[in-house]
Amino acid sequence: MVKRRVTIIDIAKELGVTPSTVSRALAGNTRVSLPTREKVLKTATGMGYHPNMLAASLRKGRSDTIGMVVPGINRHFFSHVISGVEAILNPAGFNLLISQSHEKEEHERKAVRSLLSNRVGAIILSHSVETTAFDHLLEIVNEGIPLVQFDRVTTDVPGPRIVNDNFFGALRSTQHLIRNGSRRIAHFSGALHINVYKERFEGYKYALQQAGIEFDPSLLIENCIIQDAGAEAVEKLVANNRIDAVFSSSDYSALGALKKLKKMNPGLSGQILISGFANEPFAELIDPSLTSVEQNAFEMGNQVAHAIIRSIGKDEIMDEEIQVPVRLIQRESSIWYRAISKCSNHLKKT
Amino acid sequence: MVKRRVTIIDIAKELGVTPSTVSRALAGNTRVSLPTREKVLKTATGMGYHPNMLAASLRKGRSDTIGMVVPGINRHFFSHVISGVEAILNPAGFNLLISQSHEKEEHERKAVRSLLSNRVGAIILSHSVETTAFDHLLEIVNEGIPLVQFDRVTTDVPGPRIVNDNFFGALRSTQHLIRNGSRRIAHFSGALHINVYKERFEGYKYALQQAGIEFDPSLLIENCIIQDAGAEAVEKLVANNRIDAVFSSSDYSALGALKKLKKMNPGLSGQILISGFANEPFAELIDPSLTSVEQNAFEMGNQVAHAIIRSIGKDEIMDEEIQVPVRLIQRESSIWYRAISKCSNHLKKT
DNA sequence: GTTATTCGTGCAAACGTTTGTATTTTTGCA
DNA sequence: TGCAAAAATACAAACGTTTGCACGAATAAC
Repeated sequence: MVKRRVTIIDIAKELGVTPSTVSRALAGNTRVSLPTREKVLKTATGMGYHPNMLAASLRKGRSDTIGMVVPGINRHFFSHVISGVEAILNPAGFNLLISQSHEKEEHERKAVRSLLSNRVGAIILSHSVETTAFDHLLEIVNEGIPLVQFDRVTTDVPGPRIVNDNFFGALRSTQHLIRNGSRRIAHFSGALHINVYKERFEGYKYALQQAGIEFDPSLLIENCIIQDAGAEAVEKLVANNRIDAVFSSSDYSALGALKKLKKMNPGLSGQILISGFANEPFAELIDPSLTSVEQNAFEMGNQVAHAIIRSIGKDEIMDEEIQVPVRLIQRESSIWYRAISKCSNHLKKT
Repeated sequence: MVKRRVTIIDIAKELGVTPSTVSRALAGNTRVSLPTREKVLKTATGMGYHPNMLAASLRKGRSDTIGMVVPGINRHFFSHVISGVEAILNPAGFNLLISQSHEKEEHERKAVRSLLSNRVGAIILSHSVETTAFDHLLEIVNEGIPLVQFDRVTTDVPGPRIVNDNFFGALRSTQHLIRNGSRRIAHFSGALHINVYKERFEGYKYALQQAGIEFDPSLLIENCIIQDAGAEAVEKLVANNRIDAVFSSSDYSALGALKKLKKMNPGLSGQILISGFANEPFAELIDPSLTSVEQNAFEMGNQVAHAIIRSIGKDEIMDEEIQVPVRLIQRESSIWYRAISKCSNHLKKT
């Protein structure tokens, strides 16, 4: 037996005033006198009143829930962006409605449709690797609701875009490898139609060019962002291309390469330098620890949230791109070391 | 300039029928003839109609969004439970509204209040470590909306509870350590008022008892589930208690212990066996790899979702507890090995 | 003391659906 | 052709708010 929930009308009856007064009182409107405001507030909590946001949003024509679509929340980067968004948006009175696209364009479209149906006040989105058409995003802006893109973004649809400084991260990372003596540096990339991987590739190429190293297309491995792909790629590259380093756009494929190298020839492993991207939690834990580019996911989330707040209620949409700085974290995988030196240390101590 | 969104009424006018007919047509109600149903559907998509779920939910008195409160989505376990829930609930036409408590009771309460205000159709919750009073959960069931608890649960409030078989996991893990020769096994636990840690502690004690080992209270370290706590604890234990193994309720404190041991005395490190709990992704990547108890988070999510579907629309609430099986994954950290043996291998190969 | 102004509250419509009931149209059958 | 039954659609109220406007009372200005 479901109990009828207490409404504004119940409170109004209880106090002998009208619903409108109660509504204004609860909203803190100064048009209703302080004494009645206090009375209303007291009886509201006393009766166990929970405002019905559905009704409020319907009436107001806008909702305080913000929709967010990400490829997957179980990724370190995305979950921290979400936390960063929440940290700003929750205190400001907004809720987050989170959907995952699981890297499928169809899921992404469904998620957007669902968010639109739920009349969210704005949408935050980082698109799936599959997504190449953006009509569903245009639909969002056409409906007049603010859209903020982050990380994986497209300039095909107007609005704020918050991105990492991928170019700079890749540049620094590659320069670091070069300084440590590498010349034949392979690059593991994602699909190059995605801005993120494109920009990292550009940074990589630029670093080579600056160092007077000619870019060798046979050292570019596309769609190499998961562990297995990295392992497979490094095996072939070592066999055929005499590489001495790998700059990967993904920590996962870097990890795969690292493990494969260790397995193939423990003695060799330290002589091929490796650096990844994203600074996943495991990067500092593995052996050797993985050099990577740290993205400030939480900060990015904050920026996204602020862009949302700026956009909401505004009529014109601002087509801006904000870059969040990244930082190279140097670890063992990119410094010239030999497994044997570690062992001799062990032997000395034991 | 915000465009007015197209409603059911617009479609009705366009076709010269009433809104009610359009509503029924869109719902696939057979009371409206097939020809009109098709016509409605076509013009609806043609006009770019998006149903207004707010209005629908308000009228129907129930909503198809399910609220979910978790301590943090950036934890492997929770993000995979979420995925498991989504995998069942999304195809069934539900959305997930996810909130994080960040392990704060106050956040948890706020989240629940917000979900109630948004008139979610049901609530899924795993409570924060801080939470010891459960009136906010009682409020949920008093409002007549289904509540499903998972992982960290309380029996103080009725309803389905989906939990891991913590007792069994702890039992197996401790038995494994004992079989490998350990007798003085420390236990890193969380706060024991939480069912999860309580049950694991019971499993640990039971394993000791079965093996005829007396439980030594000085080997129980409470509130030891983060990396630093594990490091600190193991240092003291090694100094004062002559332990030969650690069974930790958390992979993180196990990791801390492992790293500390390696640092303190590389030669010693292999002689103190360590096992963790949760099988975090890093467990298999670190050196030595970490023995742990794998929880089937995705499966748990599925169970949660099914419990939700069973509960929705039902009047009586079923006070059931479902246990999801766990599995011990044996890795290097719990087998007797010496760093030196690895080195000699290296030397042979290089 | 009259007229403006402010203040506090009430009235009623609106937001976009759903749904029980009433009404019209169609169909079947004698 | 007539009439009941069935089918298709229309009507209208309801969900719980918000908010522009109206209204009366109290206060201020002249």
